[in-house]
Amino acid sequence: MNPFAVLSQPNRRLLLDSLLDGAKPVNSLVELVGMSQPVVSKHLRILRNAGLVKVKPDGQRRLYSINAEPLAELDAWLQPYRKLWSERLDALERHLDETYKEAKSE
Amino acid sequence: MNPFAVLSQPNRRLLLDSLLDGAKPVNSLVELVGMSQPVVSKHLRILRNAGLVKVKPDGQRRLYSINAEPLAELDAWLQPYRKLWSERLDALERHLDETYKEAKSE
DNA sequence: CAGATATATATTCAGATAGTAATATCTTTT
DNA sequence: AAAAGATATTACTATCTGAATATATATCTG
Repeated sequence: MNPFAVLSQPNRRLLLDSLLDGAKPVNSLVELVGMSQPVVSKHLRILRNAGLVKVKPDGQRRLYSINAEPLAELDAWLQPYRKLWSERLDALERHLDETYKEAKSE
Repeated sequence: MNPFAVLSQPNRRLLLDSLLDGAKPVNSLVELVGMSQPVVSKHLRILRNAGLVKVKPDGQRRLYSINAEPLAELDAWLQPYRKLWSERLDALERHLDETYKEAKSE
């Protein structure tokens, strides 16, 4: 499952977001996101298969944490598109710049 | 349909990628990506609904081009995660730095 | 206007996905 | 070893998605 497909599920993004401030066991995540435990476990399984999270057993609990690497793939795909909106920003800047000069010379 | 869901379909990413070098009519896209015309039209429809492409009628043809704005949403979501891998890069840098210093002092 | 070309929509079908409920597994505690 | 707690898995159902084929709509050309 590609990173896009995995992250197309809002609940999975929510889970990943919930891990941004550090590793957490499943029951914490269940509380935080308000989904049933099996659902959380199932989504975590999918996130894990995609390499987006990693697990560390801690007694009878499992600590889940983010593994950011696959996000780099997503970031890379985005790269050529970024140019498009930075060009637009540049154009906007130039436009504002022109406008400013015009206003000034009046 | 959120941008992630739209882009989770590889063929749609392919279509969007095909537009990176400029606007194209549907039949060009059909040739380029090797899907049937109805399939291409359908995907384009989905991309359009998500605001990822825009259309300009040109005689009997329709010129499709990229509209990058929704990608900014995706980019924004990615933002807090970027820190994770830049931190790792920083750590790597520091490590290499240390190694270098050690090597130098021998 | 007829025929050709370009694109869009409708229908159908197969496969995938999310959620629920029930159950299994593993670990700790008593 | 039994009970309790934490997590994973399975079976089932409802819903959704994508591809393919057929058909419709629109535009151009002669």
